[in-house]
Amino acid sequence: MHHSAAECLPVSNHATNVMSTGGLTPCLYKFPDHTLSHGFPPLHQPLLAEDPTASEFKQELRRKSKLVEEPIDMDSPEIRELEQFANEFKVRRIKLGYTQTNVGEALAAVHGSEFSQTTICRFENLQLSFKNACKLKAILSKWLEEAEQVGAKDALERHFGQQSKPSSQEIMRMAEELNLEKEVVRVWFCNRRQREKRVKTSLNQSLFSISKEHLECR
DNA sequence: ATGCATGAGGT
DNA sequence: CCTCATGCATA
Repeated sequence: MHHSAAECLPVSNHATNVMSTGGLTPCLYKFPDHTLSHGFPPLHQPLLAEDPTASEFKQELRRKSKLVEEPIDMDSPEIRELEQFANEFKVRRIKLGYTQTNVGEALAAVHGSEFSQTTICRFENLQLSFKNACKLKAILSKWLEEAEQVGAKDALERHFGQQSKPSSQEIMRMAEELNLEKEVVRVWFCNRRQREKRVKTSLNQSLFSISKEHLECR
């Protein structure tokens, strides 16, 4: 007897009641509808005016949800973290210039297979089951990290083209924009300048051409 | 962004 | 038959 008979509701085959993801609910999480979510205390049905049967079973649910302790609560730290990640993810993705579709396709690189725009969208809007979202989160955070690093490298290279010796203010600005430590950016420029010097001043260049000659002349 | 469809698993 | 993850098509 691990679970009640709270599922399999005879009335209301439309899921219009629970949550229509319309945007009315600030921090809502999509449950698999039954088994997990019944009456949300701070939540009330947006639509659905009539139907006495419906309101009746809603009360039933409320009673039952008190008896059956739900495995997940809306305010659990896990959920909150997930919400936060989803939001962060979205803003960073946009900053990187990726559409949901782009991300889905790019995912093949860090993951094995791609995902559809639909799934990315649902993830960002927390319209997936908790379990599903956690799985996606792992994949997405990995991708995000990688994409940001690649993007950052590009951006730094571009900046370097214009200004090889940025002021600490400029460095700070870049660091912020690229979600990197200021120190990391500073050091990157140091190394980059050094590399630049190397290829110019070169000692290596001569060695390189010599070895090239060797290759050609033999 | 979302309704509907489908295949994979679970009982 | 049911749930779940996911995609397609379309608004």
